[in-house]
Amino acid sequence: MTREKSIYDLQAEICKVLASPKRIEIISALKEGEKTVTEIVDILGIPKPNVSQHLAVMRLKGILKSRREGVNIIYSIANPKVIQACSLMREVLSDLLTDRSKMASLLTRSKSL
Amino acid sequence: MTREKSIYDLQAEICKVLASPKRIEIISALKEGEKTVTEIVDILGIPKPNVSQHLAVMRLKGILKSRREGVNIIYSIANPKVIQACSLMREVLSDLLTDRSKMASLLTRSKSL
DNA sequence: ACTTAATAGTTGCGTATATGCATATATATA
DNA sequence: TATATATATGCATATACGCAACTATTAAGT
Repeated sequence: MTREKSIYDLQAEICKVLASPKRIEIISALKEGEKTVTEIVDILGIPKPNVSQHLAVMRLKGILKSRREGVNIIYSIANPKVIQACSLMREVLSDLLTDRSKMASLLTRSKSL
Repeated sequence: MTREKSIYDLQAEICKVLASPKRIEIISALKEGEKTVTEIVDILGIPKPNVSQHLAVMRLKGILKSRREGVNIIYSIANPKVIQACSLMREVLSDLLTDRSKMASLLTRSKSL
């Protein structure tokens, strides 16, 4: 009775991983190159366990990979296409914001110079 | 006290819209061209209110747009970049699946022919 | 070599919040 | 009135977060 997962389900799971501000920020940080957990913690400025949880989610889904180096565990992006996907999302967002500000300026055009 | 939304928050909101199997299926259907709600209902095979809710979410976020034509309301994709983003996600997924099957065949290589 | 301590990271748990769906009801056009 | 679509409500599930406890690696002291 275990319902088989469709392509749509699987694709949604990937998207779900990227549907978190913190995780996007992590990916954005790792774009520059691999980093230790502590470095990521310092960048995000949130509690370590929270970062660790997000990293675990992304590692389990295959978005990130990790290796140990002495005391540290170093995370990096497993598949560069994820970065592309994120950039595209950002473009979509930026298009939306421009459209929205266009609309906003139509609605309040006197105020917005 | 209303916390200002960061770029990451906004981007996550876009991703969240795409983080649903049903919504991905809707986008996939609309890739071919605009469709009425009933047509989409027939394609997905789920209750009409459910479809309507998903459509509303995507319209409010600016992913879809709609217009009325007589009795029908016709939905279409507002920004083609969303389609690209979805394709990229699909590629990421397909890469993940290949890697995973590679790993799987290493682990169970005797059984898997 | 054995113990202790310190640092890095993970895991478990309780809770608050959000999301998806089903059912029922409402609105709009013809 | 009939058809197309939207909204409201309630519930079940999932998720993020904070906090506490745990594990693992390295270094220091004896």
